Amino acid sequence: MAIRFYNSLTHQTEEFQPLEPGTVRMYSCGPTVYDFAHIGNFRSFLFADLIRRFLEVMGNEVTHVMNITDVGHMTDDQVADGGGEDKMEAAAKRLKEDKKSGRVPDGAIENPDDPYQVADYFTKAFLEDARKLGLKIAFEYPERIPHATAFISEMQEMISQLIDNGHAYVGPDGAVYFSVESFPEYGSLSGNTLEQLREGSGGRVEETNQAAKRHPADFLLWKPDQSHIMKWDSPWGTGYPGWHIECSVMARKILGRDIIDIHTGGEDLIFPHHECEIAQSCCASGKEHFARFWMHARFLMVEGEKMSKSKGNFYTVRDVLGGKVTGREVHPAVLRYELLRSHYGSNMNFTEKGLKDSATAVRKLNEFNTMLEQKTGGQAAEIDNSHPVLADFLNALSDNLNISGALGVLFPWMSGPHDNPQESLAVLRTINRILDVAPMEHAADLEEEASGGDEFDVKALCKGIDDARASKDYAKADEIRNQLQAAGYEVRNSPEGTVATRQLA
RNA sequence: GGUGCGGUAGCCAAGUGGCCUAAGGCGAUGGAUUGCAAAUCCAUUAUUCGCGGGUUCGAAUCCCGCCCGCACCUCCA
Repeated sequence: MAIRFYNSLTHQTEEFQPLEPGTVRMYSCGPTVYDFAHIGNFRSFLFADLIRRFLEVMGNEVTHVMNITDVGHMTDDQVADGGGEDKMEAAAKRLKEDKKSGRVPDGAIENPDDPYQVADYFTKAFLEDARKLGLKIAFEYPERIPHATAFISEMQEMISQLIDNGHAYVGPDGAVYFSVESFPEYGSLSGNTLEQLREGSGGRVEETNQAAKRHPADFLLWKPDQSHIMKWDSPWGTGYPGWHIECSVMARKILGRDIIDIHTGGEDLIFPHHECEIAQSCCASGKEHFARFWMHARFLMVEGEKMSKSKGNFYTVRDVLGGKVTGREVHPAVLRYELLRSHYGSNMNFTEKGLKDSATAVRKLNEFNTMLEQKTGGQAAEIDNSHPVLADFLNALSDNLNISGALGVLFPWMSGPHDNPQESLAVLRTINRILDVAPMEHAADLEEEASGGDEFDVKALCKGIDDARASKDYAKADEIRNQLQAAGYEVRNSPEGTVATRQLA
């Protein structure tokens, strides 16, 4: 079955074929490293991970690149004078407070005033979160996860190129701007036209900032600014690059092509970020396309509301895993599944209930896996993607990553008969190359840690329940059971006696 | 105001002209099991697809109008 994806660029679902058969080049807009990434960021990153894993199971080699934005952009970089507070400075201030209050472990960061240390601190945190959640690309750092600050000279090359071929100019204020009027396609991704942008800018863009630009939508490529905390020498003065250019440059450089297959990001990036990337890349390369497929994940809501710090419903990955939502530790596989299980093209509503539902699903999948492993001794049959269950599962995903349809294949199959466990194990293993929740390979260490660091002897308590039951002392058995449950364990009977396992969420 | 996405059971959600008297999951209810629970298994759980028209032999699916939600147009995944 043909793979079909919704392409934001053409506003329709189209058949996907990589430019070079069997090899997919894909770029995803990654995190800024002035703070911890939140679950909304990760929904977008996991969406990219899903595409990648799916394409791999479908037989493609996928070269995936994701950037780390460590250039300390001004909060108001969008406007020409680059006003506002520097994000790196803001992060430094925050870190100093956190250091004082002990939230930052000793030695984790020496000098918060050094933007490179701030970036390094949050990059490490990002990679840690990403690995827990099974983002494949996080295991390919640093080769596939470049830092913007490592590509300043390449950015300058592209800026020069754009000036040379008439797509950019140095304004009266000394800054370099991209001329949107030089690129007729500008606006096609977001559905904007230059006229609408001109009108839409009324009242929102301050006149003083517009004076240097030829068109209100012209955007910054290089800003000479001696006062900026991170700055580099350039032909246009010491300063810093515009906030769109890094993606154009790193995608071309690391993927090695002017035209790549897929570019992903959150929906908010459609305009202006991706619109600007397209303009820069196409004008620099002279090619008709930058990415052939643009795919965007819709925003995540929390309990029906937009996630925001002021509403108090703002969660980082570590918040959720640490129990801020459910009141107890959450297994990373549960968060992965929760963020993955709804279609990327719709807003997803992140709820405590949803998270607990996901815990049940993940638990069932893991028990199913354990059962098959035991029955087969880990020996899986040889199968390929034409296996009927796999074919149905992959067909669903082929239809614009219809994850619900795919899960609608998985669950009934799972609870049906499994006369050939070796074959079933092979099916599950293939599906798990995509879902990565049963077992969740990258969380293995964490699991051991959790069961090893307990304050009491779970096995002895289970034995206590069995002994009490054997002597019909049910009050005692119930008491121990309650104790275990209160500590976050699920307690179950089995032919081998009572077993207690940690609740996943 | 402009642009885009969406509105299907208590909740999440698939399905885009007949195989739909609408998949799957969660939840709920009844039953089996259990010392009681939990887990597991079995059964039940939308005659109806935001609202109103229309096209058609036939519509959740196509067309027109309306209502509602979300997003972007400003830093944000």
